[in-house]
Formats: sequence, C-alpha cells, structure tokens
Amino acid sequence: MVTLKQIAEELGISVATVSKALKEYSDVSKRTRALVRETAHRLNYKPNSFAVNLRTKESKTIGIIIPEIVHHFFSSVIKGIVSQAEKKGYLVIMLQSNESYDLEKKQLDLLISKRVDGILISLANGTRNFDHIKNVISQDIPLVMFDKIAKVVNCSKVIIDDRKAAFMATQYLINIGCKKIAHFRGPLLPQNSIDRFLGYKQALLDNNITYDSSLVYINECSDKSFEEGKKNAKQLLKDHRDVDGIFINTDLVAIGAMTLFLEKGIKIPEQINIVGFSNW
Amino acid sequence: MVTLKQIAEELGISVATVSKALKEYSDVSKRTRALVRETAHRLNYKPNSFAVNLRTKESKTIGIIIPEIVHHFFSSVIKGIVSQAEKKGYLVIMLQSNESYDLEKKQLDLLISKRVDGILISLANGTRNFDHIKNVISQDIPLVMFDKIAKVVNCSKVIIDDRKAAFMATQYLINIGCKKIAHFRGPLLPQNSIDRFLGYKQALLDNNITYDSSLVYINECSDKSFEEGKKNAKQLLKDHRDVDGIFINTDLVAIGAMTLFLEKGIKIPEQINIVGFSNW
DNA sequence: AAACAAATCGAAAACGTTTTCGAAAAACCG
DNA sequence: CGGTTTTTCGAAAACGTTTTCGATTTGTTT
Repeated sequence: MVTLKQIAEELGISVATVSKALKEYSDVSKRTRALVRETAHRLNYKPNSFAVNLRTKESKTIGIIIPEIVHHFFSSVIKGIVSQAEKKGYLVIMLQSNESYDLEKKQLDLLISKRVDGILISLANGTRNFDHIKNVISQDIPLVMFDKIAKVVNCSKVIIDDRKAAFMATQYLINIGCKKIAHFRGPLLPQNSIDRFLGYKQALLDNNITYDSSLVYINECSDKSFEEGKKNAKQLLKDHRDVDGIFINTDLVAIGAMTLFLEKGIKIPEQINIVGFSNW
Repeated sequence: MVTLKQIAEELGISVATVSKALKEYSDVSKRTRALVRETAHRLNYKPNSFAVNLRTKESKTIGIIIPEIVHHFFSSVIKGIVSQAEKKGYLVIMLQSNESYDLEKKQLDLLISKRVDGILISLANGTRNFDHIKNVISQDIPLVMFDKIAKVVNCSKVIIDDRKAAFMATQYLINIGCKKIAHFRGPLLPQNSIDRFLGYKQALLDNNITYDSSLVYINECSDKSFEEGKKNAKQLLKDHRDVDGIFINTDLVAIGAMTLFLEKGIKIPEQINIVGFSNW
C-alpha cells in the first residue's frame, strides 16, 4: 500500500506538501500540485482511512438501528438511507434490535464504540426506558429517531401522521357502509401503535358510532404477526360474529386475518371488509 | 473522551503498562492489572477504535454488496450475516449495486477504500466482466461470493443447488399430471438463472417430454418483475393456450403471472399450475 | 539596492493505540 | 552475599495522516 511518504520520496519533497497538494491547498504552487496529483494517480495512491479517521476524528459513517431487517417497510427505509448517505460520501452500518430493549442498548454501545458520526434509530417495541438514547445525545453524538420514536426524547424525529392515516382508513370503512368496525392494534407502547388506535377511535366518534373497547384486539407485532392475525380473527368470530369491517395495525397481521376468514369460508369483502396498514 | 494516557496518569504508571494490563498480558503483575481494569471501568474508558484500527491495520468490519436490498431473499440473508458477524465482534457495512455493473464497481472501491476486513458479494445481473472482483482478490482482501456468483472467479462461494431445485419443481408439475410445461426464466447471464433452466430441461428429458424452446420466456428480473410476469403470461396465452403448468424463475414474476391469469378468469390450479422460486 | 510583501515549502507535533526490547527490581539458589 | 533467573515495568517507535507555524525564497515597490 502506497503512502504519502512514498510519494514524497518519489518527488523529493516533504510529506506535508504532498498532503496539502492533494487537498488543493493554495499553500502549494500549482506546479507541484499537478506533479503530486499525477504521481499519486500513477502509484495508485489511496488514502489510509484509518489514519484519516484518527487524525480528523470522524469516520464518515453513520449507524442505523432498526427492530427488524426482514420487513418491507424497514428494508425500503434502509435503501433510501444508504443511497442518500452514499451521495454525501457516507457509509451505513446497520444493526437490528430484534425488538429487544437489551439488544438495542448493546447495539447502540457498539455503534458509539465504533465512533460513527451519527445514528439513526427506530425503537424496539420492548423499549420503555430511554436513558441509553438520552445518554448518546448528551455526548453530543448526532441522533435522530424515525418511525418508532419516543416523544419524551429531545431530538429530531422523522415520522408520518399515524393518527390521521388511521383516521382515514377507518373513515373509508365507514364510507363504504361498515356499521361495526373492529381494530387489531399493536402493543400498548410504541407511539405509532397508540396514534393509530386514537385515529380509529376519532373516526368512530366523528361519525357518531359508539366506541366499544371489546372490539379492540391487541397483537404483539412480533415475528409471528401472521399467526397473531389468525388468532385474533378467530377470537373475533367467536366474540362478534356481526363485525363487518376491521382496521388492522399492520399488513402482515391483516394477511393472517384474511387467511383465517377465507379458511372459514367468509367472503372478503362481501361479508367483511379489511384495511391493513403499511403498504406491503 | 478518556484515553490510556489519562488512566496512566491517574495511576502514576506508563501508557504501555495500561495498554498491556487491559489486554491481560502476563507481562504485568496481577495487582496492577486489577488496578488498571478497575480505574478504566471507573473512568468509563472506551478504546478509540480509530487508533486501534490504525495500529492493528484492521477494522473488524466486513462489507457486503447486494443487487437489491428490498428483496425478501436478500434482506433475510443480510439478517443472517449481520447477526453472525456480530457474534464475532464484526460490524457489517452494506451497499447495493442496483443490478448495475458500474455501481457495483464503485461500491467495491468504496469498501476497499474504507479498508474493510473482508467482502461478501452477490453479483449484479449486469456484471459480465469480473476484473474488479479478481483485482480485489489479488490484493489479498478476503472475498466470498454468494447467490449470484461467477464460476470463473477463483474464490469461496456460497450457493444452493439451483439446478436440482429447478428439477424438483418441474418434476413436481409432471407428477401432478402436467403435460405441457412452460418456463419463465431469468436473464441469460447469472449462473442461477442458467442452472434453473437446465434443471427444468433435465426434468423434461428424464420424463420423455420433448423440450420446446418456444415454451421458454425470458424476463429481466428487474424491479418491474411483477409487470414482466404479467406480460409473459399474456404472451403465453396467445402462443400456447394449452399449457397446463409453468415453472417460474422467481416468485415475484410468478405473482405477476398469477394475477394476469386471475384477471382473465383462468383458474389456478384447475386450469394451470404454477411453481415459483424463492420462498417469498 | 534596500525594504517589504507574497508565495512556497517543511519540520514537527498531534491523534491514541500496540508492541518490542532493554532495564530495573524482585526472587531464588548455593 | 554474590550470582543467576524471573518478574515487572517503561521508553520509544510505529501506524499514516493533517495542520500549525516558522523559515526560506521569490517578487514587488520605492
């Protein structure tokens, strides 16, 4: 591997000038600048990023922590992040928390020990303490939360209007004539699960439909979402045979529910209407 | 940020001993080792990985290049790679080639300029020259290819037996009674596209069904796979109305084809049987 | 030609760690 | 107690780059 020193020796000048020449410092004459550029190219010089990192104290990489990689939403988010970061010369290190608080904390430690320049994070469902996040922020490491956020943490956040979207989904069911609408919601904690529930409730309220908490089913949105959807659908059939619409927190759960209904010979959308959330 | 030097000053010993103590060198007495460990922990010492990288000439990161992140197969592969790498203390940098040869080359350059310790790569469909790969290998940077490989490159490779799998899929269609079986294949180049085609052909041969090249349709497996599936299915209906089975290179294409058949009122599997490939 | 300004370069320190090698101290032995 | 071995430590170099600051050279102005 060729270094600045070798270029310097080749040209009989100092390492300092070579370094400056390569960064086009006005400090060094045009003639030597050209000379250096030329031989650097000839020797196929590539700066040693380890040394650059140490000296400049930055790595031009950003870290990202998401609950689950194999997930249509997150994998498209990653794609966007990676390609955008790239344009600015940044690389992306990706870790997943498996929806676990402990793992999330460990991954965060890993990223700061690697001294990434910044961190993007979507919280695990299991996270209800945010000290590890606040700790990072207090160390002045840039951090922004997206999708699964915590309102109490003071940092930039990127989210959609879950509440409004849920409202619109429920309103749609009402518009096409549904009278009794159930909701399969996510866990109690993540903000977007809460907001979607509130949007659902608001839509009922605005249309003078009385809210019935027994129509709300919870699922964990773990990696068995599909099975959870089937289970909840089965339970729903027992509890409320006359439900004619469901607004479901996540598409994979919705697919599980649909599968069960089809197995039971229940026609969609003739007998029951279903709206999922996520754009899978 | 606390450094070795600060620990050394705190204890009135040298930086060298602190470093060695933290790595449990037998070189330093048990007493000082304990002392160092203790104060390091108390001061919340975290080694500066930039310096470690520079000194040890390794970064404990591996790079991975895949054609497409938003893809069920690749995102599960990533998940496996990330979690396994993690166990060994490695991080993963991920880049995508968008199925483009030029981008693939650029990404490879990026990874080696970042001096990753090793590279995993699944080739882009557009790649038909492998000098960039060979070049990396000749620099003694560990590289292994997976899924979309090139036979001519001399390195470790991880693949499945595409040919056998395709054979089994086609054989299955034959077993359930299909007489005229079409094949929607992938591009001409990637090895697994070739192998799947050969497996299909072999199955026909072994069952004394004459191979008819007009029953083979090509699709590019780009990001418009779904549309390609529909298009090929439409064409197939024009060319060979009596086909009763199709072995399709990729699930997303198969879904496109199924969608078109359903739109045309053709019943699956009553009128036509379909096997896709990928486990989506 | 003296005086000054501008252009060009390089020595050296710094980033924080790891490792070699020699020196000092301690322990052991007859 | 002298000599030898073992244990314990630290000085210093090295990794390759960036940047400051002073020195030297060149050019410009009276």
